[in-house]
Amino acid sequence: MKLELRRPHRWDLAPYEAQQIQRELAKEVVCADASDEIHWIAGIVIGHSRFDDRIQVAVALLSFPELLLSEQVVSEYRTRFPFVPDLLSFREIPAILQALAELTRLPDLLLVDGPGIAHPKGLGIASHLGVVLELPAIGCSKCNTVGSFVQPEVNAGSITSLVWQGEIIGTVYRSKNRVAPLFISAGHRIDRDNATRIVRESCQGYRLPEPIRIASSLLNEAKQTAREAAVATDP
DNA sequence: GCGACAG
DNA sequence: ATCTTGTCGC
Repeated sequence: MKLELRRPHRWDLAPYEAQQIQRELAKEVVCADASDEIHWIAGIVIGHSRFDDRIQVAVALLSFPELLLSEQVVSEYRTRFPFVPDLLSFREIPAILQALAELTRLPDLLLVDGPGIAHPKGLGIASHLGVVLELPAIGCSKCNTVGSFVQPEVNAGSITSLVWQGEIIGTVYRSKNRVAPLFISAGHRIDRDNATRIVRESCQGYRLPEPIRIASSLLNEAKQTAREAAVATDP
């Protein structure tokens, strides 16, 4: 499937160019619910390393609210953008676009393993992707990147607010009893309450919401087989 | 036994 | 940050 980008983009950016683009894109993030009907959610997980220019991406396309797996993609991309704090999304974006292009249908919502607006510059990977593709997006991270919060109660379903610079930028959500909470923030074209609700409705007794959980295991599987192949050729 | 998580 | 392995709690 051919992806429609909101405007022409190039990816051979220098970091100073990326900073400027980041400021522009951050202004375009919409944190209101577009009320689009959500039928297909793409869970997106990115595997990246500080010292490696290979970026792996796993995408799991699930129906919603049934949460049945429809399509899956794992792909690898050689990025040209260096590892710069706060600009990680510029390293990962082209890799994700390449992976998403392999889907046969366009998702209604991107559920990304990473921050949305809960990011030092207000443009985490989920927001960046959402704006570039003009699609609703949610950031759902396993750890906090920015802001302060009080721990939600230990029972599943408890939530508290993630606050930064006097603003509520996200939700800290206990998806399962006695496990570390998730950090949910709007990515694009969604508000905090709906982002939280959709993540909640996507959790099936595991810590991670199904689309991300499945994409994570796909990524792990792919890395495992890659390692086995490497060992076989170079014992 | 499975999932979370240490480090 | 990632991956492997072991341990713990449910």
